[in-house]
Amino acid sequence: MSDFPKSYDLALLFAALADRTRLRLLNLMSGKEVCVCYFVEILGQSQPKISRHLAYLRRAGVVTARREGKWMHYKIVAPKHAGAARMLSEALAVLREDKTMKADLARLAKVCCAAQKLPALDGAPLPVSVEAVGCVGC
Amino acid sequence: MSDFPKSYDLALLFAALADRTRLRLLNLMSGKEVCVCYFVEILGQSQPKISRHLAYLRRAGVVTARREGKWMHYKIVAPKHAGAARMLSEALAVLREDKTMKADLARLAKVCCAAQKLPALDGAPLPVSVEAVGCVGC
DNA sequence: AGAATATATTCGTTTTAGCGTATGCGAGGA
DNA sequence: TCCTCGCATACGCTAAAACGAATATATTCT
Repeated sequence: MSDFPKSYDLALLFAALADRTRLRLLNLMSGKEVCVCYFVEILGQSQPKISRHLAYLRRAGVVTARREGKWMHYKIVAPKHAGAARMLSEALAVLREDKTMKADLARLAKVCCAAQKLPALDGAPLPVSVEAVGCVGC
Repeated sequence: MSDFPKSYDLALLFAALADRTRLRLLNLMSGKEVCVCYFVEILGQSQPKISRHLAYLRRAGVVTARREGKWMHYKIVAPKHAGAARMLSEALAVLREDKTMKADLARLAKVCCAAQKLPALDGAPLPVSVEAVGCVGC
């Protein structure tokens, strides 16, 4: 009856998580749906690079994308496999202890308050909170 | 005071887990200290391949090795970083749902009862239970 | 329609991972 | 001491990942 494979390949999920840039992206998305331009701004890396990593996460079934005009919003989606979902939210919880990850989130918060000030973000839609799929303690 | 880095690179742990062979090895080790020859026998893969993957896990700080005469025993070790340790035991719990992993464990149990029958295992030390470092529900 | 913007994809290259084969090394046994 | 056994490592190769640069696509604005 269930529409997910009974044998989920956990290694695929881990491969998606085995990259620092992708972890930073996921961390920025934890609890929020975020526009691509914020990722580029905050991680300070090239747009194609960010886009490729987002595509990787999308193919791994860890995030989904939604278009809104010119902008693309990404958010975390709970994997259908319950175990994988637990792994993911556990990973997000662990990430929050990391120094860089904290700084990224702080920077996101800051940038959101002054989005109009940054040329790259002027007019861009603000991140919006979502039902915290990857949030353990909140 | 603590001897572990305050900023643990979670991506490294995930990289260690992002390989099916390594996951099978870890699964076989969950709750037991196992001799290399069993890994080779049960996974049916070349000894150098097994050995390389074990070395990878060792370098990632996920397992430790102990020599006993000619034989090497491997067991899972809880990473010093608490978050990483949680991730690992969660992963092991998820693995246990997997079909191949169950079959591997069944095969290990079977082989242990008839170790003398297999030329490759004759005389090899049996796996021994350890304080289940990666065991969540037991 | 044409320009501008946000993002995705392709291309070519460099780096890295995994594998089979061959070899090295430590520990016992003859 | 030499041989064998269990395991680890080095080597050469292939395949996959990651990246920068360039280009394509979708949408909006004029």
